[in-house]
Amino acid sequence: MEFTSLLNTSLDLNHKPLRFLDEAPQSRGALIEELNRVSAENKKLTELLTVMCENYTELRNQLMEQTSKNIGIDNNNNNNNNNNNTAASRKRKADQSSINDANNNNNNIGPSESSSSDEDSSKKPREEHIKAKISRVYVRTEVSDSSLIVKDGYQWRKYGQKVTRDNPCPRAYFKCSFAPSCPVKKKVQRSIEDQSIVVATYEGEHNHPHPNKIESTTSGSNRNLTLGTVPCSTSLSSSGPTITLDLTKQLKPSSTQEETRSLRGKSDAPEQLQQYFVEQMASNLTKDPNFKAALAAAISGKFLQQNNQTEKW
DNA sequence: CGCTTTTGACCAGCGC
DNA sequence: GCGCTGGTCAAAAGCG
Repeated sequence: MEFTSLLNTSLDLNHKPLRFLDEAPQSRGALIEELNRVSAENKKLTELLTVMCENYTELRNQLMEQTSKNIGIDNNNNNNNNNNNTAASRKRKADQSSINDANNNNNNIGPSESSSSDEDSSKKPREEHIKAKISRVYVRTEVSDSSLIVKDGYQWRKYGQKVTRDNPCPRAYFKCSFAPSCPVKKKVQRSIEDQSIVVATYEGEHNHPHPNKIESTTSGSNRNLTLGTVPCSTSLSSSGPTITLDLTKQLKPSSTQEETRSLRGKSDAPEQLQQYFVEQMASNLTKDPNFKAALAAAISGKFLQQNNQTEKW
């Protein structure tokens, strides 16, 4: 299950727009009434935000707790390999659960990009645990583009394609061909909900540096990695927040190459990536005129409320 | 010629 | 045990 379906963080700030900002006030009474309504709405939103923050803190604490627990279990399992055999014999089930766990873990990290779970470490040897590292990336492409190619900088060799039961769009299977021993696999499939979104599922970790990093070191250029505006779009839908990385734009010449390089560099560090996504979300929200207007309205409502209270005194 | 992509066949896990 | 399904293999075709 996706994080987005579990916790809806979308704030419908435009649900009831402030009419008094657009129209001339009918009367002082109507204006005060409107003011009271907006104030109540604002109070509601504040409460919602508080609850959200509490939920976030709680989830984070749970994650920390689980992580520290599983480190202990991991150590135990290294001394007791008998239990691992049963897990290995149920390969697919374990894989499936690792995917689910990754998604659950995603709940605490952020939308659209899930990472590995420590949940399975209690059942699997270390090697398999590393192998099962799963991340998911959503890439916006043209609907007409049926190539199923996610340009992430790595070299991939396609080794299969399959039409799955739950999605009429074919799923493509890729192996990392940059290093012969690299265990990383990639599944790419168009989203059934939004055909313009391509979902790339990465399994495992690259045992070699990113091709672009090698490129930059061999060329001797020590570029300044800045947090510029990357081709990334965020959306707050009814099902929750979504971040879409438009990695296809990285091929365009000009400054975006440097920006995508900074993104690629971060892909190796989940925490940095998370921080980066948060920054991008904030950046995109501030750029959204609708969000700005709604925020301004909410804030002005708060100020007006305070003014109203001081007037009464 | 060598590498990549395509695609049908095959295999293994799972539910019934 | 059987059928369904997802994942992988490998021969053939395509391409530079």
